[in-house]
Amino acid sequence: MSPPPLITPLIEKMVRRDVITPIERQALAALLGPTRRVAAGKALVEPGDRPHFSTFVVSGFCARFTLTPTGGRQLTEINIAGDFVDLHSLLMRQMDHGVVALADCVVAPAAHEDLRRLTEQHAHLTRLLWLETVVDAAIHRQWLVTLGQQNAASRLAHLVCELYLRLEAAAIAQDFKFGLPMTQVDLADVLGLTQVHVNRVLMELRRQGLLEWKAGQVTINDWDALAKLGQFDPAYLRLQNDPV
Amino acid sequence: MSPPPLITPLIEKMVRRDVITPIERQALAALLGPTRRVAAGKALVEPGDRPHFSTFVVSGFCARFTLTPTGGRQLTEINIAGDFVDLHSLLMRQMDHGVVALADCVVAPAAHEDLRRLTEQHAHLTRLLWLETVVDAAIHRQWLVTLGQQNAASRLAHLVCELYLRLEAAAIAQDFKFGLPMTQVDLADVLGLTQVHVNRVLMELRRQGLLEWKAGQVTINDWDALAKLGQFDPAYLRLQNDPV
DNA sequence: CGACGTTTTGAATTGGTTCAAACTAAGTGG
DNA sequence: CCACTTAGTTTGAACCAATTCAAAACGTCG
Repeated sequence: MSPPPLITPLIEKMVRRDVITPIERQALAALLGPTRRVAAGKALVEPGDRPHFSTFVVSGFCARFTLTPTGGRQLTEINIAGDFVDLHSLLMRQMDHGVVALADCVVAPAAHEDLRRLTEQHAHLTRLLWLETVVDAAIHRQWLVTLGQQNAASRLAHLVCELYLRLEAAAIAQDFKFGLPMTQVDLADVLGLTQVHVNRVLMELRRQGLLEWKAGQVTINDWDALAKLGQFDPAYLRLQNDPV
Repeated sequence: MSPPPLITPLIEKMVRRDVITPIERQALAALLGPTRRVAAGKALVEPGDRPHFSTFVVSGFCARFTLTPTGGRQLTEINIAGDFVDLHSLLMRQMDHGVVALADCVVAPAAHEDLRRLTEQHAHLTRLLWLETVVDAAIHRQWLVTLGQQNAASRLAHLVCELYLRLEAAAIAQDFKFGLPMTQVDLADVLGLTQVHVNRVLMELRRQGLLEWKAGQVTINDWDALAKLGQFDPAYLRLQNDPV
């Protein structure tokens, strides 16, 4: 028996949405090149790069980031195992953002040449890959809503709910517990807040018994209350079956 | 001579990025069904809808919106002539947001059935349509940066710069002037601010001589200063030629 | 002219920032 | 195995950008 291919977490995600044929599985598995380790804090992709491959996350946590001229940093999406962090670079050659490893990661490249050939030969698979980038956009829109309309506690609650559901869908989390290797500074850069304020809000959520968060381990103690506080509705994650 | 097809503004945009063959032009033009007028303030698409077609903007202004349980409204993208407002609904069937006409619009449907057939027969055109949704995501990311990292004046300046460049690319604006039929309430819902504060910031930009804005007509008096204030870098709009 | 949508102004309030420092945990090397 | 370093978290107090609520002014259209 050979070990499961590295692409497995992506196939798991796709299978929730549609039927994938053995030929399609094979075509996906054939995309990935040799894996590479990236240490926590290192950038996988720099803003402005013109990669000739897209990077797939085999394990670990990373985040898309944009640096501002004034020294700020905004994280625009958290990516986990099974995600492509820059699939869009197949079409938008120059990276409009960078990607940083939040924890040690294992990643694998998918050459644009091979991806382009896949779009010529596998229309259904192409639509499923397109869907991956469409879900990225839906996540961005949802974050816009939280940044534009919700206060600090609500934003933090929303983020925790999103991460849990995505990790659960990838079979990385269950029972309302998950490892989340992010510092409060990272969190602040996601939520558009200062690190100090993130700390205060996090303590308040702990005090209210909604969640625990220590040593990189999160436990959600009251999902309903957290989802309500965060005004969380998972529809945008598109985790239901609905063939494309 | 027949009049130019309704799809023309989209082709104009695509031609800036890549070569489009006559056959491809024909395939795109064949997508659009009969036009429909939508009055300012009316929704083209409601959140939660499961449309069997994607809506193309022939003329006018519209915006994607999300309503929050607390009565808030966040606009997540402004769409202009040549944009699909919900191309992603081909793949993510249930709308995660609504679309409202900011001014009177003319729109046309592209049946999902026809779009899906196009993905089976025209791989290159499929990549160009995919790119449209990828640019939407890039716009969302950029807005996340402005909401998360920039103050009110900077956000407003950024928005004006983005709209001008997109309108100019669509040949709807030139000479740093354009019609923008948005109220200060709409603006507040884009920028994640209150209407009152938008008013104060707008007056301050006027006072500084950066722009004029009256009766729905915007004139940018000092592009460089506005772009600097808004930390505006147009790379994310992907307006350069770069074949896919 | 009257009405309604929109913009403008004022004054009090607040959620989040800023800056500075103390505290805790986890290495690392002597 | 303990001193030292470094990264991350927690606390305090002053401050400020943006909100809130209320009302007045403007514009335009029937």
